[in-house]
Amino acid sequence: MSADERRELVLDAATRAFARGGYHGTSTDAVAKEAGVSQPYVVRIFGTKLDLFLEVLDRSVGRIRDAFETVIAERPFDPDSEEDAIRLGEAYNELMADRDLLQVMMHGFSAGQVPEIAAHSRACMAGIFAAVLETGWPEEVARDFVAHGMLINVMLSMHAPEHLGESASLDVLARCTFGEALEVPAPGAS
Amino acid sequence: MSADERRELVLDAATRAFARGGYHGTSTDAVAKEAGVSQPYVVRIFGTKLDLFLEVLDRSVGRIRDAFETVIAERPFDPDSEEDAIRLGEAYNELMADRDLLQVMMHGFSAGQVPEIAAHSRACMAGIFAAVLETGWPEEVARDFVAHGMLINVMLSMHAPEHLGESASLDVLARCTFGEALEVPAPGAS
DNA sequence: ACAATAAGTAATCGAGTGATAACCTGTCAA
DNA sequence: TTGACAGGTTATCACTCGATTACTTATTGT
Repeated sequence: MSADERRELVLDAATRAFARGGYHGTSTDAVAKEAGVSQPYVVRIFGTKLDLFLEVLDRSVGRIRDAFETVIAERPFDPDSEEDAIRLGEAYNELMADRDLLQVMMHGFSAGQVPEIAAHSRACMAGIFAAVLETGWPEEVARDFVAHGMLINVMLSMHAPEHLGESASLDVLARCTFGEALEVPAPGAS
Repeated sequence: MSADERRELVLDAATRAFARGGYHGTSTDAVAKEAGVSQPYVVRIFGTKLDLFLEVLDRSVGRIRDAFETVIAERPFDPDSEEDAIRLGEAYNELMADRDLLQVMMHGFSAGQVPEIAAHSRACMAGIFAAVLETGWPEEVARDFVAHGMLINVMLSMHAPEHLGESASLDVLARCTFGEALEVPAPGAS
């Protein structure tokens, strides 16, 4: 297999691994096992674990932003159209199907202890917010959209959809966070 | 010093340490150094690192919830009153002054990989949302309040307030996330 | 005086971690 | 053939981590 192919394959595996454990909670060996290669090879491809994580983070957030930009650029986005707003929200729901992207983003955003991760996180957040502003929405509406995304991320991280029925108030929050998307909670994955 | 006093002292130190690094990114030795005691003593007080983290998490989220409940119970909360809404928002702003509580909460919410942390996180989130529902607000309004809190958490984690001026769109997001509280960004702490 | 108990530390262990070095193996050009 | 290079692996190192054990010190009841 060519080095570039293998590289992409390892990046996909690393995305899955980091989505589960975050930066500190995931070893390079875990990534290697997920990719089916040896641990030193992972390190040699990317230099350091930090470099690998940053690449996974940028790639994941890039895809999320692309999903938004695609929806917004598809046809003229009407900031007053309820229908267009729903379309953008559904873009996020589709990303939930591959929740790894969202979880990697969230783990990046919470690993601000590492200065370089914090810097990339700021750039990623700036990019996403800029994309959302392209809707023409007022700042406060765009902010609420992003905030809702953050809530979805933490609710996924704590596995709320898989634990419905254990707490009345959390059920209420889950239902009005995920809406109809809750009915198909993507049972697989961790 | 009595064991109970020392225990509280270590819990405070652990809150600061975990707020910086999260569960996986913080060693028991880092907690011990922060508290000025030996590492084995930290372990012996709490049994395991996980037990310590769960106690720190529960305590931190408990204090956040208490802050909300105090505001809500202070006087009859009018769900239609803009003024009362501002009072509750300011309760969150005051918590930001001791941002450790918020950061611990966030790290707990993102460490869903560890089943016990995920379970405590769900209980914590359920408790906070239940407290916010006591305002009498519609579910959607309460949800947006919590979502806004999650956005504040990630913006703090990525040190957005300390890096104003580096990205136009992030500046906009920071200003409309923190509002006037941004002027005094609590320059100390990590 | 003297056990007994509480509060803590020093020493250490075994497992896991990121990274390095050395080695192996197939393919292809000369 | 041979040699060079790309694509990997095995072995290993230095270090960190959470946890255990054994020791020390000081107070207190008798």
